[in-house]
Amino acid sequence: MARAKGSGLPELRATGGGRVRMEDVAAVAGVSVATVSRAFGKPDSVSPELRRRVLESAERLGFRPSVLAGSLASARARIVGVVVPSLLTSFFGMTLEALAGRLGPAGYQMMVGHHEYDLEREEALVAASLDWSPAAIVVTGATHSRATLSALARAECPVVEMWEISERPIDAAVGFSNREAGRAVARHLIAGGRRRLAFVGGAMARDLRAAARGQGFVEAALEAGLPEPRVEVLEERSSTAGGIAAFARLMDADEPPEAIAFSNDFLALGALFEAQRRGVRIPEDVALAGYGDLEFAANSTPTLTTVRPPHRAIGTAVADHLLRRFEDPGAGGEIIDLGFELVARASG
Amino acid sequence: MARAKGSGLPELRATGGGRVRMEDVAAVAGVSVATVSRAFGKPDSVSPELRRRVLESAERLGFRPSVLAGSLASARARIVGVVVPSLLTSFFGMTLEALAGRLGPAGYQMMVGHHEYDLEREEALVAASLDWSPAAIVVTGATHSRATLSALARAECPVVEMWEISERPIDAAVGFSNREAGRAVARHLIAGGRRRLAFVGGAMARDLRAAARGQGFVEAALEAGLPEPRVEVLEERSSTAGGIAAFARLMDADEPPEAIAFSNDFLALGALFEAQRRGVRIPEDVALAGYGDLEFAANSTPTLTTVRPPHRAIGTAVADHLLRRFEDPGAGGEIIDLGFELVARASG
DNA sequence: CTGAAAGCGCTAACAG
DNA sequence: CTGTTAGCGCTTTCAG
Repeated sequence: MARAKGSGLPELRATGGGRVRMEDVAAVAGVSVATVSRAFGKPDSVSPELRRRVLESAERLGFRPSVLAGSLASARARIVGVVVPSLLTSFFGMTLEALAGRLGPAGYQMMVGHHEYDLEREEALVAASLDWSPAAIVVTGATHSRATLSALARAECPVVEMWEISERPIDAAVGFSNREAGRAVARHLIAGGRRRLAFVGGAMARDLRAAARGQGFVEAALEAGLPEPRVEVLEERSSTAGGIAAFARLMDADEPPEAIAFSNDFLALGALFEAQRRGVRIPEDVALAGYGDLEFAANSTPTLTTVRPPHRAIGTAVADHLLRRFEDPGAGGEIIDLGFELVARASG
Repeated sequence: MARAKGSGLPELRATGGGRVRMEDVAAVAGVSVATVSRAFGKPDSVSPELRRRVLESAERLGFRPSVLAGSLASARARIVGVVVPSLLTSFFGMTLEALAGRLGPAGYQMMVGHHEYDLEREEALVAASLDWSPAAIVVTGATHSRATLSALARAECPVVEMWEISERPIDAAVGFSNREAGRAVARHLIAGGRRRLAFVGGAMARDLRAAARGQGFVEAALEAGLPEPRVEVLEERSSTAGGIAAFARLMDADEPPEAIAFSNDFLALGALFEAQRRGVRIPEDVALAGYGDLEFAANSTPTLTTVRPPHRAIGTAVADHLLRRFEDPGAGGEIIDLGFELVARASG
């Protein structure tokens, strides 16, 4: 039987030596490597006494399990691949923080990639993630390239699509309906008595969720019997500069709109800046609504009406869903609609 | 010698089967696994003919090397651990995007962690990163806990500290002097004729770089023979709400300042909002300066004087530095001061 | 330039 | 509950 050799005192590995392996811990604790492995992996399957000895020896030796070796042997890494469109947008930042906040303590690391709304880049990121045999993979949105779709379908791990809910997700989906969010904004503006509406969308050709909000907005206006809203599409996704330009174009038209909805709070902020410069009164002359409920929306002059997406909730829900499935591999995907909130403030 | 068995046509692995391994590729290409490994790892060490055959066979079989196995065998994973204070701040978002933009194409994945300016959490994140035998590790700032420091010092990979340059970095440092940035803002305001200065710092107890800017600001004022600037410390790091509160406190004092510098553009934006509500004229009544040069700073009413840190440049410089060291393991750390830029605009 | 063989450090049956 | 024994899929000497 394996045991510490030599004197009664199991020797401490010289600090200068190579890495401390399970074998070393096993020797010091007087058990087999299998027991050490179990003591770390499934503590309940080891007697309290041995567990104590193992943990103590490990501590003494400063043992850190090699996650690489463990992952290879078990064919599963404690990594969650997360693919988002951007790392600049605080929306995804919130989601990532919430995700990491739950995944980290559970021993999972995030491997993050961003693709700037480019489906080909998403494809490459998904492939790169999959190469690590991740415990799960999380992607943003419900629209993907064929190759991404098939890679994801073949993946031997949970796959969750977030920030949008589709009727038939690849596996699981956590988000809300962007289309409904667009409709809600239109209805709110209409309820405020506005009839000539406009929608300013940032990069809607690539940001399909922004496009869905725009679509919902227009739909709701038409259903209410209003003239079709003018839609301004910008190159940038979210910038005050874009908001300024769009606002200027809209207000300089023959028939300026009575209300403008933006696909992002920063766009709306730009409009606020420009309105101030032009002496256009908000909301008297024109109502403004944003999207995101970024922190400044509650404090701007005037305060900004907007839609609050469940950014953090998405992260925690995704994490909880995954953690549940890691526990119970039998569990399958689900669709979790977290909804959104229309926050009515002074601007409209 | 290993060769495809059976008919002349090397068989294609059934799509339903298990994962395609190097062994399979080797068999189809009629070479040894060592050759396949080399064909992927160091193409130049394999004859063009064999390389072609290997790559073709790999392609045919849809072979994707197991990064887990490769990492274990070579004791180095193509992962770069990146530890930032926050994923919400667009500063670090820019840096991360720039980093990933160069590291990704080179085959390295980012393992990201955030600690909210908590040194203990940073410690845990660094340890977790190190467990993966990363190719490099990147941390934010120059101040770390003792344990973090020793773990980093022991790490068998390049370590770079970013966003601040210290005289004696652990290994390499890429950033700029936050203290100098603070001094530059003070000098600018003083040059504009302001004498009663104030500094509003967000969470300076934790955000040591913001604290360094505040320190530089006060120093420069004193050196110029001005009265010591009042320093307002906020709980939050960056929020318009915090800016509003601080601005209100400062302006309601017996002797309101003639110029206020904020440790963040959002703080300054809040002040802008509040000034508008109060009818305080910027910069006539009081000059305002921010930090960050966020997109809105160039478009606000009035436009915002601020400091532009080299956010993207930090990411690309870190990536380039690392890539160089991966190529040449002999290369050592260096200190790269990217500087910053004072952007003078209408607010001050 | 290429092949054979020995691991990397751990997990997972399988016995006992 | 614990130990033995095979690998996980690749990289890397070491020969040739």
